[in-house]
Amino acid sequence: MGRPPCCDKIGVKKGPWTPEEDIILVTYIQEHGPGNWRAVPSNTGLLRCSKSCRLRWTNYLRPGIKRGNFTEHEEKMIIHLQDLLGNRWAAIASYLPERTDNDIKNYWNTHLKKKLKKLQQGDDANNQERHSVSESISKGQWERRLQTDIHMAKQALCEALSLDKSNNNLSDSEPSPIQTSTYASSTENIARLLKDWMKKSPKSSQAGSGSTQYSFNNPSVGTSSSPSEGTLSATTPEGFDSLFSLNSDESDEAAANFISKNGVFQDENQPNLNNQMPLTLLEKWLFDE
DNA sequence: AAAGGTTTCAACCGCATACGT
DNA sequence: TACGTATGCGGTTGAAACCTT
Repeated sequence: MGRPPCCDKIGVKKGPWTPEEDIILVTYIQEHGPGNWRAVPSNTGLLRCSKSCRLRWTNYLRPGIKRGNFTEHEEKMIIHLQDLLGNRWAAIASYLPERTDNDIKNYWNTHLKKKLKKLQQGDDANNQERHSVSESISKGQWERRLQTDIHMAKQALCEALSLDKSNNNLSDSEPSPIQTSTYASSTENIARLLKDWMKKSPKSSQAGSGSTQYSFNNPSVGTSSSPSEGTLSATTPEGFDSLFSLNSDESDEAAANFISKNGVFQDENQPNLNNQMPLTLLEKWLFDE
């Protein structure tokens, strides 16, 4: 028996979300919290399927999301993590709590891919090396994936173990990603959202000027799908961080070296098996914490 | 100014996995 | 354990924005 569709195809609206729909969704989630997406369309009257609601929330409406203008640091992290994890965008996004997996995926496909390809073209001398790397990738794809999963399990363990510690440090002045990725910044987010709506759709701008007030400061209502969100400290290990702390002049060259060394474009879907060092650094980073 | 080409990114689709009964 | 359903994930699409000629 085939799996039924997540929603009735008939009567379900598709395409871009309107400001009114966004308001309805945000208001509903404010009251009920994210989750139970199946119930969202029926409870809100939105003519959208549950998937669409979840996606709209996680990729656009969720507070704590930073949009556009990837920093150099973020860019390097994505390049590095993509090499390490392959196209596991959700896993990569867990290291960048302010970014969504969709955003990272898009940025990779539209910007970084091209950028790295360009850099790689000037480095044909390492073709032979890349070929051998590629071979070992295909051979050990599942081993690498397993290794990644073990790493993520460790991360979850760290999270569990550091729960008490982090609770005790809640009043610390140093901000942690979990604080920025939960509802703390939502007022800002919604304001920005409404501002965008005013700009884009003057006709419907009155929708954003209603009496609804958003207050997503309840930290108990989390939406993160990532297992590690909130566990990463603002501090990075020296080795890992140093890769991302180059100035713009150095970065391209460093990236080119990185690519030629690791064969980023040989098979982008496969993580680099030979690249053991960065994984160790990540692990060190986590356990040092 | 207009046409055509290119780029960007929000949203969709289908599969995989988790979860509840 | 098996089955049905909900949710998560990655690949892909297509409309709008932007650029070039």
